[in-house]
Amino acid sequence: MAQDKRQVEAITSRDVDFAQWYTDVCTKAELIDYSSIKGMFIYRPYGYAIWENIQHLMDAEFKKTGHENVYLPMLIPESLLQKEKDHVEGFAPECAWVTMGGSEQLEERYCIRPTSETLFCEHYRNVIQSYRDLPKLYNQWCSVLRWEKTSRPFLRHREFLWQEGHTMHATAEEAKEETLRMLNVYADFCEKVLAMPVTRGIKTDKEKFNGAEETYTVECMMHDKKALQAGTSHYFGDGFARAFDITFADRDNGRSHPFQTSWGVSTRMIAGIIMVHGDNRGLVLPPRIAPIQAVVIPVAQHKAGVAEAAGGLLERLQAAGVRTKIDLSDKAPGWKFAEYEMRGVPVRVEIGPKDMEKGQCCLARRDTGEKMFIPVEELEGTVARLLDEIHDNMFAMAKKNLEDNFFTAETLEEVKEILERNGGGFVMTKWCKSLACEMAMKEKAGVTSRCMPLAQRRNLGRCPVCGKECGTDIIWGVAY
RNA sequence: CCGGGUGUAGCGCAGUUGGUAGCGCGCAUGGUUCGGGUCCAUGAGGCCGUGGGUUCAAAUCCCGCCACUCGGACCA
Repeated sequence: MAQDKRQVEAITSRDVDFAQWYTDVCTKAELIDYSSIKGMFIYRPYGYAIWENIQHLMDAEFKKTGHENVYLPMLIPESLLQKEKDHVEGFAPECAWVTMGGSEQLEERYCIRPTSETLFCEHYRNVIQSYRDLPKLYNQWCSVLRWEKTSRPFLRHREFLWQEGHTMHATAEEAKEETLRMLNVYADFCEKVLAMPVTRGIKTDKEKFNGAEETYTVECMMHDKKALQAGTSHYFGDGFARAFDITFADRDNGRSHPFQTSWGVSTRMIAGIIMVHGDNRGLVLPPRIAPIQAVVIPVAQHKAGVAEAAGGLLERLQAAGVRTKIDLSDKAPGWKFAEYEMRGVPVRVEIGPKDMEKGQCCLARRDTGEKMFIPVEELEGTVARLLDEIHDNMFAMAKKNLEDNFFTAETLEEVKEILERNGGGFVMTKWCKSLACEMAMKEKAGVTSRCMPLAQRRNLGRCPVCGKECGTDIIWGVAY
């Protein structure tokens, strides 16, 4: 089709070259731009607006669960970073350092924060004296910096935006509860706001955060059958508290170390949105975070009354609380249709002279392409309903993709055969919990462990590598 | 970090045996058109990624660096 040909010229087809399609969507939908430094990206207004919407909605969830926002410095003295051994070992290779202040060499170099556990610990040491000071439920919205070797828009930046929650609790139980609570906040957010189905699970020792006792994750499946970790939640025990000498007086006036968590999501989530929902025409945005939920496009806009009628629809939708834009530029309507589809706008509203005669307007939904004509009086109600329907349908399609590419296997050969035949996906097996078998899986089947799902089957089976009888379910896949 | 590819106008590209740059789209202006990327006219826009070298002369040849990209390693 001629129409499709033109679109292929605009963005690479998703099915032809997924990686190129992804990059095309990021740049041509004007989400992001490159800067002159590798891995340092410019969030353009449309891309930043997505992050702002995520931020607003997620921040509200944090507040509901009792968290307060704070802001800590961006520089970490080397001596502070080094207080927790595992932690510094994990991050040292990708730290960037400030060594000069003005024209003076600094006595001690400062790390540009790759994450802020150490800074929070330093602060908590000062503000926690008594059990009455606990829990401390802090969150920070900021950017962090990691000197990555390779970078891709949203997926791997050297500097990226995120939130990091850091909490301190009087008991281990309470901290563990918090760890799971926030994991569930992330999981619900992914599903109910981003229409991205997730698998909740716990990371293996090999994959967990440096310094954590347990790392939990929400894993999503992208359209190319690769995994993306959408959020992470860590339980630290009292390891950092001991390393940083944080103590409090408990009820009996004894000294105790508090128990700690941290949890975060980043702009990487936007990569997930793009790769879960996007199609050959470009971006498809989940309605609840779409910067533009509906776009009004007049047809034959210079004919008498058309622009005014279109403006009327805009005002009505805006009054109804729908994030709506109108495009009165001189481009042809077909150009505008394609443009807003490429940008992933969930609902398009068209109105032209023929519609005006009939007192109707035309609605087109981005997820299915379906067009419908409705009486103008029903505009607000129909658009509101459509936005919900689109969300539900996007979730259902993503869920189908997850289910269609989710397998269980018992032997290594089976795992390999499935991955090869299906071209990726998640494969669940039993696992004996040995590092050797985990590494062997990477070497022989090319997959890493994504997580041990929280929903475990209650049966016994055999580790696909060593054959030992064991009960733990684990999911393997190729990750971004 | 290792290997392959690529850097020329905002984007996509051409540029021959070395002789100071061209096309399409887009952009600006005017007109025209409008139910799936309208059409016409006129015009603006280039430190040829960057730093060295060879040469009378470099977009073009050589070397370093930077960035993008595809593999791989790494990515708590």
